Amino acid sequence: MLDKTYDPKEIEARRYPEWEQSGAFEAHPESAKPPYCIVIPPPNVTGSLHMGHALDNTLQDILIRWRRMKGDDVLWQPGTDHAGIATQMVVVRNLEQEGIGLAVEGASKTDANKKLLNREEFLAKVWEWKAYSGGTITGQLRRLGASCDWSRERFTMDEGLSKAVLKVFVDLYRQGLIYKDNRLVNWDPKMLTAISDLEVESREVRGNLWYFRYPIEGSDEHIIVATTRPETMLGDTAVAVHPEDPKWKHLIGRHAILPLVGRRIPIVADEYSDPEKGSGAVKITPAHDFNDFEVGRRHKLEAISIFDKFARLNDNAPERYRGLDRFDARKKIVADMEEAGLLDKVEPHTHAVPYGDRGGVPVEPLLTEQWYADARKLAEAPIAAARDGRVRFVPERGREEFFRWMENIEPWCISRQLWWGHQIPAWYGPDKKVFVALSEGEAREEARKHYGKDVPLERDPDVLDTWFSSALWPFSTLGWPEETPALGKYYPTSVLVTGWDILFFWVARMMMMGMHFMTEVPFRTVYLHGLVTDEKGQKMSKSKGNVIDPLELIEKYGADALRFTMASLAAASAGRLRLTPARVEGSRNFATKLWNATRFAEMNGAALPEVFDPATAQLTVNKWMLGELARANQAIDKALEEFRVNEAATTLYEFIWGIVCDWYVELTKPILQGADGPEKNETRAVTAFVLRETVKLLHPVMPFITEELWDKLGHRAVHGALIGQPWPAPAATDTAADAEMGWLVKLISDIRSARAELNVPAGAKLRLLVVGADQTTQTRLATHRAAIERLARVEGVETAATAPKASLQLVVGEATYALPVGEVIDLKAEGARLQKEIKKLGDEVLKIDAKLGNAAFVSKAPEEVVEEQRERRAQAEQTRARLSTALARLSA
RNA sequence: GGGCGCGUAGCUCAGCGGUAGAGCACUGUCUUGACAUGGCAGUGGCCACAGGUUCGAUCCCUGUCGCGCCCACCA
Repeated sequence: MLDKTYDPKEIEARRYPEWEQSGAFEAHPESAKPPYCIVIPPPNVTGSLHMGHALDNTLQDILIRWRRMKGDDVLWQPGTDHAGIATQMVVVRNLEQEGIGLAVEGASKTDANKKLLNREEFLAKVWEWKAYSGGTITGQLRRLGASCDWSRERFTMDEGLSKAVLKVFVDLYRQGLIYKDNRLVNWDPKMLTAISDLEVESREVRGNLWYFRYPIEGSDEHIIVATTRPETMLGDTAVAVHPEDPKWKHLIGRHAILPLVGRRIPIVADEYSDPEKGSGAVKITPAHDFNDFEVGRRHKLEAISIFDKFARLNDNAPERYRGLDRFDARKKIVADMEEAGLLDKVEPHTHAVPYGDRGGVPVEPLLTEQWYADARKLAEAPIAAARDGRVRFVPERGREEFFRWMENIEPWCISRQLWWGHQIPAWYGPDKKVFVALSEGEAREEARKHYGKDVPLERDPDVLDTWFSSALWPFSTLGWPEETPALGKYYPTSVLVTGWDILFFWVARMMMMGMHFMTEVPFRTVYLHGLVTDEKGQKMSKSKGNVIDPLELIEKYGADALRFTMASLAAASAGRLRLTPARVEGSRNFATKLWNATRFAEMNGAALPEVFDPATAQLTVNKWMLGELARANQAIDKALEEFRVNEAATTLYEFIWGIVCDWYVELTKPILQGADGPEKNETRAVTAFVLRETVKLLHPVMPFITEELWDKLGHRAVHGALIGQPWPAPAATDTAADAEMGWLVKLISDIRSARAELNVPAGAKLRLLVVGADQTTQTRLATHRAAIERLARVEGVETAATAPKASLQLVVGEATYALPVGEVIDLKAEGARLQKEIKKLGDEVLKIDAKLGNAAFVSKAPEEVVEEQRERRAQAEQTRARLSTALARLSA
């Protein structure tokens, strides 16, 4: 017999390896079955599972397991990402604790004895770290139950994928879609690398607006500029004013003398300058501000870079500021300007400051040479594909977001001044001529042709943006550039499941690369889900201390409970998904409930005969139950087809708990615990059948407990593991059985309510007298007598001409039911209860009358709506009349 | 500054033209031979606010307020 409670820990530990080793997760590209493929959003190889992963991978696994049972040849392609900047950061931090640093050029050495690693040494350390922690996240995905085909696991820096990266880079370069350019980039002075626009996040910062006076050459006049960044003034090469600004237009064409520097800078007219902002005149620092750069370009201004890569002032700054950090320089410059009497005023000012999302310090626009991908060109095909529906977004507004980004895209800076990542396949000759090739050998070959002799080449030290390799993920993992069977079969993949947060970072770029290299979308559907937050809707973060560890929840409640919670949370439309541990506990209780229903079935000899056709069931309760199963089955299929995973979860919950446990099990107890015979046999078989099918329907969401129950129910010996079972096909429903059971459920519920309301002791068994029942009802009462007696706690069901005086009365359909209570209850209370019921019905009649009395309603509303109102009115009126009779009887 | 989403029971959320729902919490009650991680019965809602469309609006439209997210040139 089953234990009293379900113990997830032991079962999960046992079931997962069994599945994996049996090959149940493996794809079969050679099979004739239709393909269904999801590529996993590759987690950081050295990361660990957080709530976002738990949600994302639960949703994927639900779809995967469902389609596998549906008979598709399923591939859930797993793997991990080298996560360049993130991993490098972690390893650097680890090394720092050991007193080891990186040999970075120009860094101020804080400790002379500090050991410094060169590139090669550092990379060895990263690989060491990967070897040490690389299995963590994949192990945790296994604990979650993710049925990935691990035999095909890939890593963005493994040999095959690196090859794909090289080829893509070289091809795009040769097609002119990758190029080098010298322009302003977002520079992270902490990570010491360029980053892309997307890696910059704006933060509201309270700062100041400083108003500086710049003397006008050859006059006593000053022009006042306002700035939030005083330190950049050292790089100013102009002041811009609006051409129509009455305040300043007279100065256009004159020059100002840049204080502290002494440089003569022009005052130019440019519409960029907004007379309403600041002083109306704006200082122009082309080397350190994106807008100023544009202004500078228009007016052919010099761009004077005053920062080094650490954002310290360089040799272009006056001597006394050199080497100062930008924020120290800010203070000093403000002080110096004030001393010089050139500080007009200071206003507190809140504004958005761009921060590097990894380094966490403000980024510095810096003029450097970087590699760029022509995103505008690459975005054309994806935009077209999204427009004509070759790729679909769920929810649909994802498409609009996608367009908004893709249509306004800027060149994508793909080079990073890091060591961990795919090193750019570009080599430079002595004259800096660049040779881009798949290998150093090929580069050398080209160089020889170019120079007419062998020359020493130097490889570009930069690596590619992590998202460059992730962009290839849907085809690189399938073997591209080789034309493998897997690539042929699974590309385009079926659906991509991911969060809104990486729509641009990742989804958009996979679309670009997929369209360009495969000429087909990488996935037919993009299913976007929200962010898991704490119960207050706050993003989980270590610094806030509100992180809930999914592994702790798995430990405490089981993986199935966490999965079920994730599934119910995942409304396709949602923005943020608030997680409360209480909800996970509820899911655990749900698992226990199913476990115990099965335990009950087991104790009562529920078993499937060798041959059993549910369509031959005779008993109303069984026919109804099978209909409910069919309805649940259909609803789950429909919900999953439309990516309404939460609806599938809700359906399962209501079906299993609300129908099977609350009603079917209770209603059939008299049969199962009664005399042997065909009725008992049928009910045992139907119970076993329903549980068997239920376990299948629940399996995608709760794989562990269902596999265990499948085994315990004895199906395993006959059919094998549940994971490989075919998905149930819904059977027909029986409307007559549904109507009869609807009546029964209402009768029992009404009796229970009335009893509870009048405080009839729960243990008191009353007689049930039926007045005015028609033939159908008489038959039904006879059929379900045992169930009624048990569930409504009555003793004997008898027909009577009139209700006895001291009784509790209720009306269901055409009949009145009286439960003689004698001294047990207060008749006044019963009178009040009846009056309340009568008033409720009266109110309803009035409401309906108002509607039906409205000529516009009767003439304009659809016929069936009007008819329905008439029926409801008749029903209410009839019940009210019967209750009035009952009330009269009571007080007679 | 622009765009988008969300305001439904004490809390977390479903529902989205025609009888307002769930889970948790709360109240009463029950150790009924599956389950107290449970059963049964309840309490609780001007469906944010104001207009409009409609025979009819929680649902569609417009505006207001509040919350959140994304994007945007750090004057």
